[in-house]
Amino acid sequence: MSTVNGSTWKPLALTLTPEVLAETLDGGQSFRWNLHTDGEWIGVWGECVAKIAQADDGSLSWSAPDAIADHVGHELINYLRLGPGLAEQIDTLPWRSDAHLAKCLETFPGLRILRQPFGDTLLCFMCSATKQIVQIKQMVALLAKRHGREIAPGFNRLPTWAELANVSELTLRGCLLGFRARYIHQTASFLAENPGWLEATEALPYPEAKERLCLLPGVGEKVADCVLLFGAGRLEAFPVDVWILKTMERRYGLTNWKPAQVAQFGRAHFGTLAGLAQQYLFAYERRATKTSPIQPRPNLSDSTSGLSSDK
DNA sequence: AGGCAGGTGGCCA
DNA sequence: TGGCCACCTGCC
Repeated sequence: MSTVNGSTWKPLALTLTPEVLAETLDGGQSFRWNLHTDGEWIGVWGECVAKIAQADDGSLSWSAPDAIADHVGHELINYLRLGPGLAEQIDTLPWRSDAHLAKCLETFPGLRILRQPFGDTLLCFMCSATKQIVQIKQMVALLAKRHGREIAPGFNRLPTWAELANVSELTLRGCLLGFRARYIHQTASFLAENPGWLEATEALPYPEAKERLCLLPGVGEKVADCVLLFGAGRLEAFPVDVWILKTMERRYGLTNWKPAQVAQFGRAHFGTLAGLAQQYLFAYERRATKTSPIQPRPNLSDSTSGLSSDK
């Protein structure tokens, strides 16, 4: 179930605050990591399952089922982008002339863009339309459980697009997908009829790749940008969702700007790593909302003294 | 108890 | 191009 019996713990060349770790694994980039009561994260991506534990000093270590531990250890480097270069990339962002960006960068030190499998990322973000993270996680958990292959005892990968092509729309609806089921079914059919299409798309330069992704039913600019940013390492992709719309209005004065205009502003202002900047802005805005809600939820039960008088 | 949620596609001026 | 609306349904 929720345990990974496996290899010994090995160190990761990464130290983060618990909050940044949570924001990285479970902040809306990926939907298959869960924090367990013992404080360990367990996650699945591609054919990998891993546990990540954090020491009091913030340093991280990982473990995986013995049978796939070597593979996981290799993939983890890529998935978490543990190679050098992040600090240099951050430094090229326009934080020197953008005080709000500077604030976001210092609030989430070490926050990074994951490098997830392309097809999996497409599936997850096709599920994401008008859903919150909790619900997206439920959908993909069910998709994996019911239609994905088992990769370790108790853990399934997400179904591949080839596998999804054999699942009816009605069956997909059983995974809480709602109207997204039709899009996913149609996309699976299209991809089954066009072998290599997805792989070719992943290899294309950003503008062409985005244009092609938008041809898929259920994929618009926002989803395409998320897939390219989180599933293909295209750091110039700048997804504009309701959160970014809100933060660009609040922090940059872009009142009543439309998504396409905000996207253009983002690319112009933040440059070729706009997507990286976007992730910091996104994290900051989510935290600001959690800390001091713009619209505090009224506690209706306080309006009576505990005795409810009906009628 | 209902409204709302990290969009997209289609239809109308 | 721009604005509106239907599309599913489980959470808060």
